[in-house]
Parts: sequence; structure tokens; C-alpha cells
Amino acid sequence: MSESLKTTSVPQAVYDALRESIVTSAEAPGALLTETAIAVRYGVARPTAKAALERLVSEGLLSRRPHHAAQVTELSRDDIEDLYGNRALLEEAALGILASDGVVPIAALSVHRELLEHARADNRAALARTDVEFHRALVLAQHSTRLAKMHGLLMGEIELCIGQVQSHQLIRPDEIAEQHQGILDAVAARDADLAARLTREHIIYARDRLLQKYDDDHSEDS
Amino acid sequence: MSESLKTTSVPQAVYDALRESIVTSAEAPGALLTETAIAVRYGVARPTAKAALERLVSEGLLSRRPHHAAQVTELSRDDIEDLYGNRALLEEAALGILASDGVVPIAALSVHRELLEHARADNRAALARTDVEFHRALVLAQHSTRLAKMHGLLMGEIELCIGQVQSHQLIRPDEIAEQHQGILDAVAARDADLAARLTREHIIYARDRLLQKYDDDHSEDS
DNA sequence: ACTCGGACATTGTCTAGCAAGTGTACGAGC
DNA sequence: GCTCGTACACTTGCTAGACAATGTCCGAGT
Repeated sequence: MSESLKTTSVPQAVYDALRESIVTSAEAPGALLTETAIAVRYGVARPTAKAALERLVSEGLLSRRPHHAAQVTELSRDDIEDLYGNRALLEEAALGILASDGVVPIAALSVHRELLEHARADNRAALARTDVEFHRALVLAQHSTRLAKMHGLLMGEIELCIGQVQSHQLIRPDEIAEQHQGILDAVAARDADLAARLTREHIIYARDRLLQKYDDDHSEDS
Repeated sequence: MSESLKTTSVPQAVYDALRESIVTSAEAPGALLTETAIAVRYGVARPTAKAALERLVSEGLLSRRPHHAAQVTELSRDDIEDLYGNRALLEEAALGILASDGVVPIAALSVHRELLEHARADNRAALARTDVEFHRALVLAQHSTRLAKMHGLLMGEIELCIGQVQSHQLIRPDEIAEQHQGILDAVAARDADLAARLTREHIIYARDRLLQKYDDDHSEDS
């Protein structure tokens, strides 16, 4: 008790824990989450649980109808295309500006090194997480509050998406690392067009991997 | 009491009312809004007021530090540039896709007609409101859930921005209407590049008007 | 087999209250 | 007169409990 130095706020902690168990698919898509259930699970009052749920709803990770329990959203094929299409738009623009400004995304560099570690260890789950973090770092380097906010909105659902379709199973770590390196090089060379193009291609590549796995999973039961 | 037929939920109503009074600058930028003050103003319980405030915070219309009253965000010059830059990115992309798909944004057409009415009547306040609605309708026509969500996020702050800088005072209604017509024509002609270009120019035009007014207002007191 | 009614689950909203953090103003000491 | 510290007022953070409104489902009666 006297050990913990600075726990974040209670709703924040509930939100974090809940979010984690959702994106890792510990909560199956479609699973029902009632306010009281969350409240007792984390030992908080119902309004607190409610706040966390509402936040997740507003981010698209949960959905709910007025007098019903919230449930983990199930992403459709169209959702995946929508998410990655918009993501490509945002990151392409961000990288283009970054490169033309000649800004070196320092934070992204260290994340990139961490990613290389995971690639070498062939730790696919950690790699998927670090990959997301890398892209977040890139966008943050552009110092646009709204761009970062919008991108964060997308990445939340994309993490869910990666968790639901267990896409990291068929990711080739060396390819990811190579593509990231290419983007960083283009930024360093201040080649805006190249950086933008490589970014879009990288995202489309990830999307196609995801869709491929999605289709495989869904061809069985049709 | 027995008259009102179908009020939306209470927090929703509070949110709507509060949002309206913020974007119209009825609440001055920087004004302090305590939970209890909102609660008594609208005759609701404090948790209800709290929910409305938190929602406005998450949309960027209010800002707050942990144990302090929320206050109406004051947008800086950089904020305006950030907002309009990102808005241009989103709408440019949306219109490009709309045009290349040859989708006629039906809802936008009727809003455009309404806008023409206001332009003829030289009702600048209504025109500014309808202008925002027109752009929302355009983006909605593209049927991308995430794009609409992100755009909505931006437009909330942009409405605030328009309210704070009373920019409609120096808007030329005929120019706005003309630019909108040009965009609609380009979409009808399925000219994606033109539609995208005109959209960006239109938004940059609006931004520059805003910045001009902003600079005028701030040159006095420096 | 169909409709209707009622029990149950869940959220919506309120009241009440205590704990904790933050700023301010006032007074004591130098 | 100035500075520092303390106490107070204000506000939010979070909890507990209660009741109403609403949606769902199942069973009874026709």
C-alpha cells in the first residue's frame, strides 16, 4: 500500500485493464460486458465502471444499445479496409511532411531498435505491439495535436483488429523491419515523395496480410 | 411536463445545450465551468453534468486539469492552422474518392440550396452554420465510419474557432457559394483531381480569412 | 400456434456524502 | 515591510445505495 508511488486515477486503471483484455482478445468479440460485472471484477463502484465502458464505446472498441450490456465490437472485412485506408491517408501525409521538414523522429528510432530485437528473437506478439508503437511515434513526431488524436483513434481499433485476426502469425519480421528502415532512410534523405509512398505501401502490405488471414478464417464456415 | 414528446437522454440534452453555448461564444473562451454550476443551471445531478463536461473535454472544446474546473479552450493561431491543415487533408481525400466513384452527395445538394438562401438573405451567422453542415454532408456521403468520426472531431473545434474569431463578419457569401458549386460540379463531372484541388483551395481560403481576422484582433493589444 | 402478461436483467439518473487535491488569503515571525 | 507557512474554502474523485424506465424472454392462457 505504502509502496505504490502514484497510481493513476481509478477509472483510468479500469480503462487500461479493460482495454488490454479487449485488444488481446481475452474478451472474445461479441462478449457481453455489464457495468456491474466490470465493477465487481475490478472492485470499483458502478459509475466508475460505467465511465470506463463509455470511454471504450466512444473509441469504438465496444458498442452498445441504450438499455443493453456493452459488447466487444466485431470488426467486419469492410471495417478492416476502412481502418487501413484511413490510416494510410494519415500516415502518408504525416511522413511526407516529416521528410520535407527533415525532422528526424528520434523516439521512433529507439522503438525501431527495440523492434529489431523482437524480430531477431522471432517474438511475433511483441513485434506486433512494437510495430504499432513505432507508427505512433512517427505520427507524434509531426507535432500535430489533431493528427495524433485522429491517428490514435484509428490505432485503437486497429489493435483490436490485430488481436481478433491473429495476423501476427503470418507476419515476416524481416520484411517489417526492412520496410521501416526504408521509411526512416527516406525521411533522413528528406525525400518526401518516397517517404510517403513507402509508408502507404507498408500499410497496404499490412492490410493485405490481415485480409488474407481474415478470409482464410472465414472461408471454413461458409 | 406532459408536453415534451421524446426528449433525448438527459446527459445528451445537457451536452447539446452546453456545446451550443460554447461554440456560439456565449461562454467566453477561458470561462470556468464547474460541475455543480452546470448541474444547477440545467437542473440535473452533478454526475450528469460531469458526464457532459467530460465528453466536451474529450472533444477538445473544454480543457481541465485534474482538480480544477473545466474551462472553455482558447484556440491559438497554431491551433487554427493545425485544424484547417488536417481538415484539408481529410476533405481533399474524401472529395477525391467521391468524385472518382461518381457518387452524387444528395444530402449535400439540399444543404447547398439552403446555403444559397442564406447567402441571398445575407444572413452570415446562418451561412456559417450551414457551411459547416455542407462539409459534414460531403464527408458523410463517402460512407466511411472512421473518416466521418475524425472529421467530426475536427469540425467541433472548428465551430468553436469560427465562434471565437467572429470570422463570418468578413465572409463573402457569394464566394463561398461559388466555391461549393465548383466542387459539386467537379464531382458530377467525375473529375477527382479537380474536386480534390478545389476542396483544398476552398478550405485554405476559409483558413486564411480566419487567420486574417485573428491577426487583426490580436494586433491591437500587443 | 399465437398473443399477451409478467418476471428478470440492465441501464438511466438521482441523492448523499466523504476523501483528497489545489489555490488563496491571512497571520505569525523575521 | 516582507516572507513563509498554515488553515480554509472550493472543486473534483469516487463510493454507496436506491428507484425508475426500458428491453428481453418465457410461460400461460386462449
